[in-house]
Amino acid sequence: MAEPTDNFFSRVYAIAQQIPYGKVTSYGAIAKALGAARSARMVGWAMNACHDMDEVPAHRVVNRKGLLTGKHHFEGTNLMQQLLESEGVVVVDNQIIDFEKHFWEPEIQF
DNA sequence: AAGGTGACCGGCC
DNA sequence: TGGCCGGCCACCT
Repeated sequence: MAEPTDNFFSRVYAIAQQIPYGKVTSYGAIAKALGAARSARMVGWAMNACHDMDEVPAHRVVNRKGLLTGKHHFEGTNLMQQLLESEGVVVVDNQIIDFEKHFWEPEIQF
């Protein structure tokens, strides 16, 4: 499952890899960039498999509220927060401060 | 082949 | 902001 499948996953990874340093985005934004704003859950599902992929900054992907929902899927309990803070993103109680400020909208690409 | 699952989103209170 | 509910769609068993 660690092979570059040409399904939805690769698309999500492609967007995730485009997230600039110190920036974050939401699942819905990625889904929207893929032309499927209603499939936000699929983005999360793809991230679930991102463990098999490399260069996929899933820690820069949070839900619309700026909450680190996927934190539990990372190693340890605060790895995701550590990575974000390391990039200059302030995270408190699994929540990003000034989420809108660090928010980055992926380019629309089909 | 059919059903269950999920790191979500949007609307409403 | 927070909680509840319905919808949505690809992946897995």
